[in-house]
Amino acid sequence: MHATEISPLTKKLAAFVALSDGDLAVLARLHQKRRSFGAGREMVHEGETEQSAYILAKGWVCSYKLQPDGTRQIIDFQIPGDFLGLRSVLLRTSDHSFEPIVDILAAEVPKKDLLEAFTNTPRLATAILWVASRDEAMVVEHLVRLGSRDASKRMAHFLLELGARLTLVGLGSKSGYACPLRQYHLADALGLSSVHVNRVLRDLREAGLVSFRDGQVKFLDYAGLVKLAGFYTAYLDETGPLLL
Amino acid sequence: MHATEISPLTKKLAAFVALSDGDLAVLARLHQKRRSFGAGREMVHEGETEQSAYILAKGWVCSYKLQPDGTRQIIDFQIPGDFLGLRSVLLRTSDHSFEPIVDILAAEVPKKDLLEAFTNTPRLATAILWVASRDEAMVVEHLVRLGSRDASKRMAHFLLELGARLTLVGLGSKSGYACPLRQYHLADALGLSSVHVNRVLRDLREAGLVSFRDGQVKFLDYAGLVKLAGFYTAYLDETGPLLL
DNA sequence: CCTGCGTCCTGATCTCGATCAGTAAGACCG
DNA sequence: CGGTCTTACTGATCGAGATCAGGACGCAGG
Repeated sequence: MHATEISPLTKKLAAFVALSDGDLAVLARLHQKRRSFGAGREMVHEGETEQSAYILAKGWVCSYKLQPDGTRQIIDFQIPGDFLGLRSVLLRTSDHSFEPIVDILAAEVPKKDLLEAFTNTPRLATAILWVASRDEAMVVEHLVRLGSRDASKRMAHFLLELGARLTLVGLGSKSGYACPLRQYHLADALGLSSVHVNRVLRDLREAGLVSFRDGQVKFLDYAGLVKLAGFYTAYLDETGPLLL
Repeated sequence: MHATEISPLTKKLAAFVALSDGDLAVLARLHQKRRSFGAGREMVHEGETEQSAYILAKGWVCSYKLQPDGTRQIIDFQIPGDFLGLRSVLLRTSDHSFEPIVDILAAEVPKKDLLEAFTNTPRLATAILWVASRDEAMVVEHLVRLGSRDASKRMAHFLLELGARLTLVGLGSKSGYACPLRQYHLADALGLSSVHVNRVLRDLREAGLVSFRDGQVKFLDYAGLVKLAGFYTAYLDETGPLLL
């Protein structure tokens, strides 16, 4: 990536906070150490202590927890512009594992650099903390999805949330987005069997709401889908920053 | 409460971090403004921006989100020693509502005091951030509960987690604890109907594992319950602090 | 005293989604 | 080229848990 190209993270932050030239410079510096990981290889194992966080530049990752009985629950997906292991660096704890869904490209951010950035550019620091807080809000919403919505609402809500997130970094729109997930990813995330995921997707497609095919999510009736899902974006686009 | 009495929060922090006299003094000061709230009255409404956080001293609170269709999903319960609205103060956002389950007593912590404490006693600040991080880990675990465990495992796991949390502040033990929750609280938290909650509780009681009656949770076979639930405490007792 | 309400509890029925079983179509590989 | 793997898809059956309906009990207020 050239210095002139805008990183997804920068794009995301800029949507909510006015960043100074200094902030932008620091942000660019955090993106320097590029690393790639192959699809399927576990990156951080649950319980490990990491000394680096990553900013995802390209590709998708999922974070999950394995159960004693072998089933896995996907907690969240990370898309370009998202942090990986931010909390585990700041707080020396990691309570779930990460796995790249496709080959990914990420910027490694050593603990030291991150802490430096925090002290030198407090405005950037709050912006990053705000991002972390937004991630937590998404986890809470995911919890609500699992606890009190049926299969098709879960699916609809989830696909809409992903769309909103991708749109923020320029990878999606109200008409759809490219999506490397398999049906079993959806199953593990939404607490359904992949058989049922398949049926729900067919139902939604036949109802003319959304199609999930060949790595493409296409919104056929955005408004209808929003209504079915009860999708309110308040938890995603809390306006602006904050001060610490 | 007298200055000599140890607050639940102090007890909790002390279990993980060695606090200096200075830390303890600041912590005591944060506990000064006492306020009480009646059971059932909503404290913070979803979407509101609050200028104060609270440290719960006595009683139980639940945080929840309401769905368009009227059902509510309980995100978490707060017990003595827990923060209320910590994130909403630090980040000017609140994405769920709070409701006292019984009459409660809480210490109001104005934003200003909290920020002061953060700058003056960094060690205490990290301890508090660590507490926030632990709360988030519990939300994630709750998500896993909802996504990939059946009703009785959910219940067993939940009752065990509550027990572990209460034990940390001296309100519980491996033999049980006082619990003001109603069966419908369990239902709203675990994504079950209260009818089914009732049945599951009966089953667990008749299996000689745990009883939930008259405001008392009694562990009849702790080891057996742990085994049934697949209850691992790693996410609760990450050792020690951290540095920021 | 009765009345009404909230909570606990139980039985009967129905339904959503899991599980089992199997087909079909690529992709990769020797 | 045939084999093996992964993924998508469909039908049949089964079961966990929702829903409906109603009863028992304690408690507050008239």
